[in-house]
Amino acid sequence: MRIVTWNINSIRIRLRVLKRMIGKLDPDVICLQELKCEDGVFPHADMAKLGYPHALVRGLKSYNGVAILSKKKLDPGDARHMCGRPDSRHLVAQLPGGIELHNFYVPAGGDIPDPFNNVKFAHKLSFVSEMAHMFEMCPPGKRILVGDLNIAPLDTDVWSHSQLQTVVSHTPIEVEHLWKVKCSQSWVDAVRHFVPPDRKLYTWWSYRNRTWPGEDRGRRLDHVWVTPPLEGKLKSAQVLREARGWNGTSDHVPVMVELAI
DNA sequence: ATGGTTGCATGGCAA
Repeated sequence: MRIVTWNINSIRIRLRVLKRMIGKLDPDVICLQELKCEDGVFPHADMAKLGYPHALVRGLKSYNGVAILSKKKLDPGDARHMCGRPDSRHLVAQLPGGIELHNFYVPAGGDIPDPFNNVKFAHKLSFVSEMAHMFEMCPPGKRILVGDLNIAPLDTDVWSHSQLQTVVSHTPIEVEHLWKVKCSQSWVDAVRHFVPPDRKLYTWWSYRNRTWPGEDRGRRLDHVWVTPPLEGKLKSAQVLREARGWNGTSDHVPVMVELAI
């Protein structure tokens, strides 16, 4: 089974690149973030035409929004309103074999990395704390966690560790919060399972600096984790870096993990 | 140097 996660930054204007990604990776399940559309206008017919007739969708007008698309039928799981907000940042699907798939869109957190002077940053830290608490409360099991976590935890997950220490997405407090989530179920980073941690790896390049691909000022914000019972099932991982160069694409690229399930 | 670009929705916000 191949699972892709992609912050698509509007579903309705990305149908062409979505099709192109499917042509490259042929995933069984696609987890999307930042749909930027209400459930009523989600393009179900287009998704079915692309080979994904089964969709769980949690949308919102203009902002956020998550979806899980599948070739085969999916059962919905227990999605949360994180931080008590119905803001469409979490979705759960039950996969065959008793596997629970979580799709998250963690708040970006604004520009100032100070929870006392920036409510968006406070919300981000609370959100990540709630993820940790939620998984601490669950018994161990077969789980997959994907999404735009908006945090680049390793030094090699950013183009300059020293310059990004004070930039939201790579600050020590965010990384510390994310490690608590990682410990909550002894999660395994499925992409770093295949790409050594001393090698630079990014999934996002800002629209604002037009340095792509020359200066390569990226960050690894998009992740796929699995719980220990699934570690032995990991077959491969791929960051579809070339997608950042496609016309009319997202500022994030798709991340794919293949499991023997 | 404190910019830069994009999407949604149509002014300004969020990323």
